[in-house]
Amino acid sequence: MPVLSLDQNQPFSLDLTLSCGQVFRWDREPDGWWYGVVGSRVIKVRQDGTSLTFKGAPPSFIRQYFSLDMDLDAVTASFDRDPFIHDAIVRCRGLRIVRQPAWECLISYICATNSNIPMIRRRISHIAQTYGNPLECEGRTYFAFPGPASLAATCTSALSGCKLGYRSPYVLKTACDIADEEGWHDSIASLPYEQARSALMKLRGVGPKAADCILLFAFQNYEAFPVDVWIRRIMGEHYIKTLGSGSSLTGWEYDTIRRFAQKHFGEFCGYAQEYLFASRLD
DNA sequence: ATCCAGGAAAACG
DNA sequence: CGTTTTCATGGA
Repeated sequence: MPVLSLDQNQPFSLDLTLSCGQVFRWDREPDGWWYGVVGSRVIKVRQDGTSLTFKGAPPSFIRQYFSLDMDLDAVTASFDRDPFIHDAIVRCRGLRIVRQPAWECLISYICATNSNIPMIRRRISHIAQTYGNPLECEGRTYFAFPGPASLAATCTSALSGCKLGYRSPYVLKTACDIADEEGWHDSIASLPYEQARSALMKLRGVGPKAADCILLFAFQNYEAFPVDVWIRRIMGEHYIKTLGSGSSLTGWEYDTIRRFAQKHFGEFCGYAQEYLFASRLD
């Protein structure tokens, strides 16, 4: 099996990267191997120190997907501006934001609203099993995430088996809109952050939070700073104490938090957000 | 039973 | 216009 040697001074933690909640289609076996579906590939990978053993994709794909080409120390140094984020950087060393397929990322975060990570994983898995092409790997069957046209061709009653709840019509409407417009990905990618954000929010089921997640995880827009209940709590406790610690999140609060973060953490504030989110349970 | 979870649409005033 | 209510689902 191919092995990729990691640069000693380029930190990478496969476990942190895949378990921090940014992706929903990876599973870790007790023996340390991770299995995941990315596009039409089943990828198997494990890390032993500075070596990454993998199969299912060429090395260039692995490097690209895990953002191994990025100078992570330079990135974290750029937002290492206070003791609290410093602690998160130290404890989550090696955490990288992966480059997700945009369409799947879009649907994933439409399915994420008012929910939790295990539920999101279940929903995405249901959609793939119902509509996606089967993929074989080591005697087990995985499923690719279906394209926009596949979902657009269904109806809400068929989607109901995927347990999306009130999100079913959102997924369906967005699938139809995207299926009609082939250049969707490139048009979003060509826009600056604020305009791309506005464009994404025109889609059904995509609000400020989902738009920021999609821009951060699928479009490498690192100035996006998604604010969920966890991030709101952390920011209220450690950065903007006037927020208090209520649980609701108004539009004004969302913008206040992300503006603060953009100013305080700088151009890679989205990366800072992921470090804060990854250390939310402590 | 009640509350909560990587929120957003619809209804309301 | 900004603010509140509702939404489906499962786990704690």
